[in-house]
Amino acid sequence: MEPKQAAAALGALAHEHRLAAYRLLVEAGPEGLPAGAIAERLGTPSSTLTFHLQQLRHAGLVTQRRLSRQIIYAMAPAAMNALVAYLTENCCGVQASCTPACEPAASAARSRKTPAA
Amino acid sequence: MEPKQAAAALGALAHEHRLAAYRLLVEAGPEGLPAGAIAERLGTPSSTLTFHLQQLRHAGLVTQRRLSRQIIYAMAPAAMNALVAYLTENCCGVQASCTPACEPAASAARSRKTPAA
DNA sequence: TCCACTCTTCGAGGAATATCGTATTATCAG
DNA sequence: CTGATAATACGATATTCCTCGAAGAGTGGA
Repeated sequence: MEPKQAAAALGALAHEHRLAAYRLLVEAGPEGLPAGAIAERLGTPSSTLTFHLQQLRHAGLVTQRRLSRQIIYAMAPAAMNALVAYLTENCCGVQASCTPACEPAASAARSRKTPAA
Repeated sequence: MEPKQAAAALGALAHEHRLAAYRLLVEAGPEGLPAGAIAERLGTPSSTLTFHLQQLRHAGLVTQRRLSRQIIYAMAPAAMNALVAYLTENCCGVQASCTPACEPAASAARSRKTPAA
């Protein structure tokens, strides 16, 4: 992953609404969610939400597909994968303790909120 | 880590200059680098660089300390740790293949970009 | 065909970011 | 104290981003 691409992905996530939207899509899994459902849950006008979803899509973090009248958005695991890998490889010092973040993947699986950390 | 905080950290890194600066600090390790050295390597005017370093500092990603006339910036591993953990726990689907990013930590260690010594 | 529904595109405003020259503060050497 | 060095603070400007209402495009049912 190129730094430019990484910066774009980081920028796409660097907004509360977009981060929240992305998290909803993570929860939803591969099935994704229609744009309307996301807008409703976030409480934003649909045109505003579209703007944010496009940002995410442009960064390759989500995919979209049409299902009848709805447009379903879903996370693109590969992109997040690449981003986390980039941060782990390039932004964590060699001697820095950045690996522990990978262990609690199991606990993370159960609670979406994980206040444990 | 709160979503708000995560968004702030992501935003701080979501800029080519800042990402580059941060990577220099990662390379530099705990010793850090004086602001001037970073500015020179990035080719940005010092006032511009100060602006970016403040963004990083405000997000808690770097620390600063004075050494005689220079001000030394250094990465704050804990913050990056928390960010990667947040992404791993909240932004990687349960069934999504996000763990692989953690496994090849070994390969990452010897990748082209780590002048570990 | 006509209408209801879902979402995107467009356009405009206001807010926030980024850049950089200049001025100022802090430190050290002589 | 004075001058030189290193960095930050300030101010102005340009650019980009965010928001949202209104209008448009695609889909399916009657």
